[in-house]
Amino acid sequence: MTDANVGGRVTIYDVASKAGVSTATASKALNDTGRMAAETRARIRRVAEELGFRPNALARSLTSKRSFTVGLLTDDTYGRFTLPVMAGVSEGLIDQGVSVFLCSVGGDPALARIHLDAMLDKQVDGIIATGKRVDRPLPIDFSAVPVPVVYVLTEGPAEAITLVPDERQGAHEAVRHLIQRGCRRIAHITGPEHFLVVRERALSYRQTLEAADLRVPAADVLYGTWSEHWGHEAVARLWSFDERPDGIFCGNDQIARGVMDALRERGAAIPHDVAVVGFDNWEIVAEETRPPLTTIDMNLKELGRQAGLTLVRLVNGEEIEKGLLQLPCKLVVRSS
Amino acid sequence: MTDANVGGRVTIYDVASKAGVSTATASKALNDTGRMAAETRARIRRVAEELGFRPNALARSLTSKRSFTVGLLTDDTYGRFTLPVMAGVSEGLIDQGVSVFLCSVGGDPALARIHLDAMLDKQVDGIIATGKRVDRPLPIDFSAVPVPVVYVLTEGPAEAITLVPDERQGAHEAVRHLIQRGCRRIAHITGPEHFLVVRERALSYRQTLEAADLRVPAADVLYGTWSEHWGHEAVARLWSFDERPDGIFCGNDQIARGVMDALRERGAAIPHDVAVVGFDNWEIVAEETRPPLTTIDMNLKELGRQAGLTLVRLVNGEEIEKGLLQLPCKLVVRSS
DNA sequence: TATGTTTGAGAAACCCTTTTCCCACGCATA
DNA sequence: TATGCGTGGGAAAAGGGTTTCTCAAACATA
Repeated sequence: MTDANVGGRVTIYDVASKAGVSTATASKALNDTGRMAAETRARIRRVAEELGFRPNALARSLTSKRSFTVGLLTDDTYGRFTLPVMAGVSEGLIDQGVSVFLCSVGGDPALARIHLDAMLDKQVDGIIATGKRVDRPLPIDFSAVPVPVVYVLTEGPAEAITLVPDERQGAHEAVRHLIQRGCRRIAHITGPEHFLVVRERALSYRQTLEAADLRVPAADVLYGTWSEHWGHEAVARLWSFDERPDGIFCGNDQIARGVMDALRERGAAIPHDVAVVGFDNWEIVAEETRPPLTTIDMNLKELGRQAGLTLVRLVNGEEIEKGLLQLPCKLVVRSS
Repeated sequence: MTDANVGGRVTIYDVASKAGVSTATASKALNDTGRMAAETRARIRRVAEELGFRPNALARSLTSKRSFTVGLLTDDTYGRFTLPVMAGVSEGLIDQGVSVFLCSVGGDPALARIHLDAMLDKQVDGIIATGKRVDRPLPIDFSAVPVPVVYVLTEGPAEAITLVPDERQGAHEAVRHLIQRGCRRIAHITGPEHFLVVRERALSYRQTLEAADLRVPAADVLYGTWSEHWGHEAVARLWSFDERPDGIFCGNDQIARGVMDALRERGAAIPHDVAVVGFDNWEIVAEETRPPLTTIDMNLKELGRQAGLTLVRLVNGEEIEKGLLQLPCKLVVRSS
């Protein structure tokens, strides 16, 4: 028993020496490469097992040029969007042994630079840039980054790979659901018009109504803020007209929450008198409304998973079509 | 110009050869160690700058036995608590060059094991274990982990270092605020009694009332669920008694939200007739209530920062007192 | 002039693993 | 017996740094 290594963790030297072979052979045995007697391979493996040997990923990365690590940068300090994306990335990559560095940089370019450099120094294999708006870039330029970058839910350069939810399809599902429930006068209360997603959803809303030969109501689209308060106010505005809607498609769940509270205060039964569909499937909001809110889920976790898988394919040198990839949203039917 | 290294990134060999010195000297120049002529040091630095040299952290870690990386494991899939903690950790450590691996393991022991092993293989310097309940451990045992572990907002072994918010102090602040506003009949509507934090907050609620010579109301503490719905229902129950409260301390912001909606429906003015204080300072809820909610902030970000700093001190071999460390909560006064 | 003392810088080992040769051996063939 | 070949396994280099130790040159002292 010549165990030179007393203090630290068990290395491949320990395995090799205990098995009476060289480190080269040990390495080959454990990685199932090279040629050797089946018995030798088995013996080395047994010894490694006994010793609880786990290869040092750092040393391994040094030669393999792959760290099995990716970085996730986000400017979404609140985490509403980032967390599901992160979970998806992590879940999609863990069985390839890939771990994820997460950092939130707010809107601070200097901080973003520092985090990015720290990750690159640690030889991340790739970067996922994610945010909260598809029409705003992160406060940092990735063009000189020496590893692949995938953009998720944020604006990337045209020649990059960017993954976003299919807003139009999502909005279409929402409105179609209302139509199928029998709604004939469907309003749309949404966020600020300068958000791209607002314009996309509004466009799809109109197109869907027209395709169903439904009149776009007089009030048309009500633009406001992403708040409950605005939902409230918008209902007040709609109720000031003669013709009231029997269905409301809301730009997000918070607005929907405000809308529903306002409807209840006015004595409108949901969904009997007015049906409501939200957007986001933010469960903490959607499940607490009375009644629980029917809404659109953007499948953020799936978006993250796809981003992760796409990134490793890029890392592996696969050729992947550049451009915008839109993943479908899903209607989640509750009781509203 | 003998630039052997064409393909990859610029290494210390490139710097050394361009500066006409050995790598040993280059390393010493860049790390401000060793002895050499000031002029030589300056020249090497200049060359490194010109070449855009950035040391490979992996190679460096291999010798230094420090990866400047920590792992953050959480079972809080929703991220309500984890995200602020994560942000704090990251913020507290970035200027030491430390990056953070994040992974969410839900309640799955096998998954937790896989993530933990992946991190250990990558030679993380330490682990932060975090969760959503201080009275539930993560689904994995850290006792055999060869690096320091700090527990945050989760149950760790008695001999470990655990950071949690000071629930009693937080509850005390909340109740004292109500008393100072002039409330004399203060109720407490909270979550399930089997949560430790519920019992702690309830205890502190009673103690604070007694210390102020206020009668604990007949209804005493109302235990329920962490939902708006329960807040609603609890108000209904309180209003069935003769003596109604003029102040309500809620176990979390969602309950407070339900309470406030119920109060408004009953025509009680907030805070004139009944003042309300929540717990969590979950801004997305607290800022949207009407009126905006006065609540207790658990300083989760600071908790994370402290956890990160504590962890690196442990990594540096500092001796730190074991046990439970309770960080103060802060009253956030809004209009309720 | 002979002997000590700094000083600046480099050679080489080391961290841990992978990978590319290369070699010795045993066996079959001529 | 000499040659050829497949086979099992090892030596050594590589990957990119850090660190210890050594050494030559320059300078100061006796």
